[in-house]
Amino acid sequence: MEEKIRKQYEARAKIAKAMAHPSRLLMLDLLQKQEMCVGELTEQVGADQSTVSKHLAILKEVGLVDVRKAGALSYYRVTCGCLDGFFSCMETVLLSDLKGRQKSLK
Amino acid sequence: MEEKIRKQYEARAKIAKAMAHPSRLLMLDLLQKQEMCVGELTEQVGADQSTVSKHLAILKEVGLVDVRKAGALSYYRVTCGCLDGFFSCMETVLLSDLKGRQKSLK
DNA sequence: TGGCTATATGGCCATATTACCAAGTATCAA
DNA sequence: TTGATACTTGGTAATATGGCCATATAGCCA
Repeated sequence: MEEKIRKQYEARAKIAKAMAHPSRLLMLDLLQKQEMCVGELTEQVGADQSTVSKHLAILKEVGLVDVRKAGALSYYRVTCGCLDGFFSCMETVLLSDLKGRQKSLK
Repeated sequence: MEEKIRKQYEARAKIAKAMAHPSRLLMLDLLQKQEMCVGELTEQVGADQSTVSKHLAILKEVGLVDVRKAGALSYYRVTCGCLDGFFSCMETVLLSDLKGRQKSLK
C-alpha cells in the first residue's frame, strides 16, 4: 500500500515537471487563452520548431494540453481550467519569498 | 521589456521545478500539516539523510519552506497556504487525463 | 504525381539532476 | 574536553533534459 502512495506522488511530480520550464509555462499561458498551432507557438516562444514540438509532446503526455488536427495544422489547447490557481500560487510564493528575504536583510 | 517577461516565466519555472520531484512533493505535503525536523522527514521519505537535506535546501531556496533551528534540530515548515490548490489541480489533471485516455480507447 | 507547408522524430552534445558516501560543522550532555 | 547526535556540504557516477540540425511524415494543391 506504501507503493500506491509513492506512485501517486510520482504521478503528481510528472505534472509539476512538465510545468517546470519557462517555455512550457509560457505556452500553457498562451494556450489557456486560446488554442494555437505549433507555428504560432514557435514564433511566440522563439525557439526551434522542433524544440517547441517536443515541449508540446511533454505537456500532452501528462494531459495538460490536447491537440486538434486540422489538415496539416495541429491546434493545441489547455485541457484543465485550474491553471490560474497554479500561476497565482506561484506568484504568491514569489512575493512572500521576496518579503522574507527583505526582512532577513534588516 | 521582453526580457522582463522571460525572467518572470523563469522565476515561476524555478518554483515548479522545485516541486517536480516525488520526494519533495511528499515533504511539502507533510510539512504543510506540521513542521518536522530532518530526521523525521528522512524516515518518512525513505532516502539517505543527506539526500533529504538537499531536497529541503532546494525547497528553501525558492521559498516554499522555511527553517527554524532549535539546538541541533532544524524544523522545516511550508511558508505559503496555497499548496492545496496546487495539489487539487494536479489531481484534476490526473483525473481528466485518465478519462481522456479511456475515451480515446473506445 | 510532385512540390510545398506544417509537424514530429531521431541523433547528438552540453548541461542539469539525483543519489549515495564521506567528511565537515554545530549542539548537547557527560 | 569528548563523544554522540543532527544536519549540511563536497565529491562523484549514473541518468535525464534541452536544444538544434537533419530527416521523416502527413496534408494540400497544382
